[in-house]
Amino acid sequence: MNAPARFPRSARLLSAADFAALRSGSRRLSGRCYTAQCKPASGSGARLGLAVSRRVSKLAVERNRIKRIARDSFRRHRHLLGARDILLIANPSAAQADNASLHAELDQLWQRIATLNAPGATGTMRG
RNA sequence: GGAGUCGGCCAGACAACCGCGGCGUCCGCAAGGACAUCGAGGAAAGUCCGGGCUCCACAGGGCAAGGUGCCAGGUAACGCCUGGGCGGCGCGAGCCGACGGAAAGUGCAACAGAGAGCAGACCGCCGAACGGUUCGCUCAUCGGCAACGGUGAAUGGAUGCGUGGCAAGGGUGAAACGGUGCGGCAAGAGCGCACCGCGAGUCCGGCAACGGACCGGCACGGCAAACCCCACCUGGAGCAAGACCGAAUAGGGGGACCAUGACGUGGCCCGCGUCGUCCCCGGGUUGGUUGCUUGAGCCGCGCGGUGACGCGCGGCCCAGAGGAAUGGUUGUCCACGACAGAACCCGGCUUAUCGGCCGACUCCACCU
Repeated sequence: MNAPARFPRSARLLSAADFAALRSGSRRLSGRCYTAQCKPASGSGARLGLAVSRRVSKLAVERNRIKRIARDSFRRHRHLLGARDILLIANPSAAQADNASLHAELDQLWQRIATLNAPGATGTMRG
């Protein structure tokens, strides 16, 4: 019935408020091309937001590519991630990496997020 | 076949699986789902011009400021395009050019150089003129027996030393007061002549830019991407324009001024419109819908025009997001894939770009 690898609108961070909420009290995981900020959320299933600034690449084509790879990888691994909001920030080195490298790094990143404490447990908030 | 010029076009292909956005139909109380279909570019880019659209007054007068700049067309408009003229480059097809006015006025030209604007003489050239120096001849006179010497006058030659003549040549410069040649002259010079150049003259051709012939005389240097003059153009802000709905509320408290006032109004003045206005304190807001894609639209045919383009008929619908879709992976093939991603919409310009296709034309070589 409901395909596991979809990427519907409900799986995205849509408002400025969503992004602001991740600014504080979130767990940060760094990779070479992407940095993830994530935080347990009340919804059903993970939600993704992307931040790819002009600092990463001056070319719009490159920024689009970085976001497309990230979205495609996210939808394939979304079933692993539980109810979380995740903000994925691209680093300048992402512009030099080819698609296969980006996919490989994201595969590892999702695994790391999935093995974090389950939402609602000890938690990552400090106060 | 080789080299080249101009114009037009394409921008890896196919398949499978998994996705995303719009519109339509259907299912579902809803969330959502199914099916069908469409889904980046020639530059989507730079934001350099021009317009549409929206609001300010359906944008008016003057000044200021800015833009354009051979002529005539095309166009909604343009700084674009087409045709023509002139100049330059190329054997040629063709290519390139901010290309109006320097007799309206003001100004500028560093360095070098003799001299830089109604200029100038450093080297140089000139013995025609005046003076000097020097050599010769003649005459006069003085001295001497004489050879000869002194002085003076006239005359012939030499000399650029002074007064002076010249601007051809050298040299400086981005530029030196038309160029080349012949004549001419003391040497020279538009001083004279021929050709070229030049001209605010006359006639002819052309809508015009301009061209041709005749005539004239050598005067009027260059720079207007210096100010400027002339002609034409330009109101401002931009889709975060603007409109609607919802939420939040309240038209809270205090003070000042009733006008030659404030705001609209972001160059200034006028004009026009609106209104009680301004200051302080306190409180509160950033969601949704629309604008948003049918348009100076694209394709085909016909007609008019050298052409840009215009007119007529027929057909087509060709992204519309909004934390921002238009993709990912794998496989096969080949010429192994460049620059690069719509954000209100068009017309241009400019810049980036692997490679390929088509058409017209030019030059060279070869064959018949």
